Amino acid sequence: MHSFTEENYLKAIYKLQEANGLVVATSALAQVLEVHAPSVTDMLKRMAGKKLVTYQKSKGVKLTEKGRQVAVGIIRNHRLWEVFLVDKLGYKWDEVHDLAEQLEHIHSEDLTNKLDMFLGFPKADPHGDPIPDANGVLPKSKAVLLSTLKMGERGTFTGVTDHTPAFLNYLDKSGISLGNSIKVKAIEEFDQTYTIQLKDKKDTVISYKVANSLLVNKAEAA
Amino acid sequence: MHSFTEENYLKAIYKLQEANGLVVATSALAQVLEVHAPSVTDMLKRMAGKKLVTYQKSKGVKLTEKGRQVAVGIIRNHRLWEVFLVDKLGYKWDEVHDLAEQLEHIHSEDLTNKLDMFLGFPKADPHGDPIPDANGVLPKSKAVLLSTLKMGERGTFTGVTDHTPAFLNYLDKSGISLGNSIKVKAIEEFDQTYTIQLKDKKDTVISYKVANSLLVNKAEAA
DNA sequence: TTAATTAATTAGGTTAATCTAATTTATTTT
DNA sequence: AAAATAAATTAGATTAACCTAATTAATTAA
Ligand SMILES: [Mn+2]
Ligand SMILES: [Mn+2]
Ligand SMILES: [Mn+2]
Ligand SMILES: [Mn+2]
Repeated sequence: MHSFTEENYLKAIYKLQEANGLVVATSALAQVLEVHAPSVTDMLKRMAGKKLVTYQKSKGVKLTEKGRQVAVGIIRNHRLWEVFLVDKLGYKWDEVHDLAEQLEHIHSEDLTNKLDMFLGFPKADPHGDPIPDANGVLPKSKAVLLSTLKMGERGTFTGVTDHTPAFLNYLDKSGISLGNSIKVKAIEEFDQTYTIQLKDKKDTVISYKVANSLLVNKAEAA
Repeated sequence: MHSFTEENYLKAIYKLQEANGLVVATSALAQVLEVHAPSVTDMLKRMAGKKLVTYQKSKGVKLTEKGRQVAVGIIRNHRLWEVFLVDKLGYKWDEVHDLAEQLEHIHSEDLTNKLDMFLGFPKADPHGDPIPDANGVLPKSKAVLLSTLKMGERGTFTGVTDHTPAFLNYLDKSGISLGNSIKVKAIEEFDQTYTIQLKDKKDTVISYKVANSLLVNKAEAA
């Protein structure tokens, strides 16, 4: 079995690889894991020894297939536990991340799969992030940022790229919830402020920063 | 927060104190924790420094009130998670202990309390062991071993002292389940074999070893 | 294309939790 | 009460995961 620390490194490498490209820099890992660079170098060497990553001195790191499997497994755990916390225990979507950071390290594929069944095989977590299946397959999402929509375009709000409680609370306060259909009514040229219409609600003005943190499934042009 | 290791030491000390007496020996801890004696000595010194235990060189160890609180909290977690696994995920009572050993270390009182509510505030875990309340209060049980009952006496089966899957499976196979009422029909003098009658079932013969691992709430004499 | 800057590694420690081998303390036996 | 046995501690190491300070490698700017 892998240590929690190794698992957190794998998850971080996976996410950085997804977000930025093929190889991940020591400094990027140091930043997201909140440790200092020499600790990362040290750990990467040990993980390379275990064939979890391919590491080339001063050239960055990549996951091996084995490493990817472990990383996706942890992400699966994390997201399923988040669904559990929200759907079954009544937590709000801005409260579950830190708990899921702990729960994701429970080692039992069988438990994960039973939990999955108990929850009704959810496809996404409370933040709209897709849940990998038992084989580690993640559905490729075709969601785009709301900030890429043009005047008059529509979409369905399906996820966030900013997972901070502050942002999630803001959305709650503004009545913007997963699944809402959204239409872009206006885009202020000066500062890219969006005026959006939520289904059955009056128009809402959101900043570019917000529009750039919301994922939508763009509606096909009618 | 305390490390998993510390928490396991505290739980082990608590259980040994309950079972055997006031002070706990280094060797006893080494045995149940499956480590060697010098590791225990070392750890006890560090835990004494944190005021979790009172430790006197070569005289054994006791929990402080602080240590007891932590220990009971972990036992509460453990037993609640076992209820979750059996009641909600469909695990059998002989399958849940090792998973609960992991889950008990999730650090969140709030989660524990929400789980407790979700489960309907159970009073006992799947093995009949009482669940401490949120204040760390454990109901004092008045259960006795079936092996202490005399001919003709009755009781209700409320717990086990042997938690091994082997024993739990044996009980399943023999149709002996928590809550069953049991009457002692005969006790063989030669080897203390018990013949018992389970409610609505035919007589069953169990060894002394088994009778000595079953807890019953003795029925008052009619 | 040399110099300056930034990123990464090496060198050398620390701490928690473990170990083995040697020694000391406590408990039993004779 | 001395000897034998058993339990516990000390001494000295090891490993994972981290650190700071110093050095080297890579990138960007002049
Ligand atoms: Mn999360
Ligand atoms: Mn999430
Ligand atoms: Mn258990
Ligand atoms: Mn139990």
